[in-house]
Amino acid sequence: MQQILIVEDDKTIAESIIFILEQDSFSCKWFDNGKDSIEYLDNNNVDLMLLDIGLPDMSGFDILRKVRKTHTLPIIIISARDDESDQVLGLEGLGANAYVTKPLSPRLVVAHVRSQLRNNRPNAAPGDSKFSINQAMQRVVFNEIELTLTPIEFKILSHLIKNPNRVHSREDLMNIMWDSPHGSDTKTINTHIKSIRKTLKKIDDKAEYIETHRGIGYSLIE
Amino acid sequence: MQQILIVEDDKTIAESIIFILEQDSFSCKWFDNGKDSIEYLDNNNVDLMLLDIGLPDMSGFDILRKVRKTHTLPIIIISARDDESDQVLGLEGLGANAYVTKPLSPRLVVAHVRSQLRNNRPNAAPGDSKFSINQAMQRVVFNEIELTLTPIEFKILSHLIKNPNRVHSREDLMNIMWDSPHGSDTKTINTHIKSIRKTLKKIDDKAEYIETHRGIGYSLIE
DNA sequence: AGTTTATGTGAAGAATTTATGAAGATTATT
DNA sequence: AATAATCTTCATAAATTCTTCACATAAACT
Repeated sequence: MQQILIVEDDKTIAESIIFILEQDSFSCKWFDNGKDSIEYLDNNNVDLMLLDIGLPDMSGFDILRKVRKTHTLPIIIISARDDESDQVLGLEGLGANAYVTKPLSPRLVVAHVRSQLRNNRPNAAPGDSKFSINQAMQRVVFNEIELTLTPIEFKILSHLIKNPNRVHSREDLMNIMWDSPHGSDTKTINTHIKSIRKTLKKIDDKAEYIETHRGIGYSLIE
Repeated sequence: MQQILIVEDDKTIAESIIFILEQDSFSCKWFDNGKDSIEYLDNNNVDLMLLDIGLPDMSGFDILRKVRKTHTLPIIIISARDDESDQVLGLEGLGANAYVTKPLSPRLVVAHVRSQLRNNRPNAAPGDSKFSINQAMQRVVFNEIELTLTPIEFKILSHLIKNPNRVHSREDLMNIMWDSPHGSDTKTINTHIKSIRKTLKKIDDKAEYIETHRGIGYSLIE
């Protein structure tokens, strides 16, 4: 699931954005100040940031500047002022990717989020990936060949395919495997990954698609 | 030079956009109808399209839909209607990357064009730093190259990148290495630093990025 | 210069994490 | 209920990573 970081001091606005985004099955994290936001960003996998430029402790532009030193994630500016110079400065000078102005239209926010997250994956064209997912049939197609996977293997692999080029912790993968909490060893993942690798290897012997990140988790490379 | 394709039936508007973009050293091509635009797009290298949705021969949305079948270039919608549903439909449903509404602000158009063309290169290091952190992959990017680091090396180097140009004592770095207290020699740091330096040297032989402060600790120079 | 102290360097082995194969437990199917 | 398929656990092997050590080198001090 993709994670959105929301930096907004107005609780009502934040909650309405979160409500909409979570309906759209994004996972949200909210902070009302810059300091905590940056700290969170530095230590977690965040896919996109929604940033209000009018915050109490730190100007949104300062946050933007600081974040852009070490992060490349898409940033959408939320601006109360309908002032063109702000928009231009934010977009052009500091590396914001889009902006929306208050009063916020929830649907528009979601549209921008989707748009940015799509842009961020150059593999938007469905043809160039070696993997595709037949959700209805619960099948993964790899190099034109339908894989025979167990239900859990399908859940893991399809999730990796939908979110390639990023590390998934064993905990995250466990949550995907089961709908309800299930207290079993995270080492179980290792066995499932091994089994998926074996299946892939039967079709493409040379390539390694699932990468191990020691101490962290696994990722699928496109 | 990057090529912008402008699809706009109002000659005055088109010319003003072209004037601004060419000042910004973009190369522009203008058509006032959908048919010619698509034909041009199919046979030339275009980096970005500015598309008016209110055209005489073909709805801008039809063009968008048609272009998206075979092209992945960024598309910015120009809309006269300040109608939210148009915006959402364009962005979300059909794969537009941004939109601007009339009356057009030339500077804003340029800002959007720049922003989109920058987004299209997701691996470019932000700002002027040679380092950036790919949080999603838990990797440090140095001069556009992803480094292969062990977990502890990643923790140390990313901390140095987030706090450059200042000395970090060995004690501080130790605390970053382990979550829980861990009683081992501070000299361990030396070995990790050496290993990080070796990795960096493989990519950039001449430069010394991590500086030793005798009796105090280490710092990363930007 | 010579001494002292801190850091660099390479290598060894200790510790940790993951891979692997198989057996046991669980769930679904016939 | 029996069978088959799937999931989890376990034991062990393999690989990687971390720490320590011994010695070389460099800096600071007298």
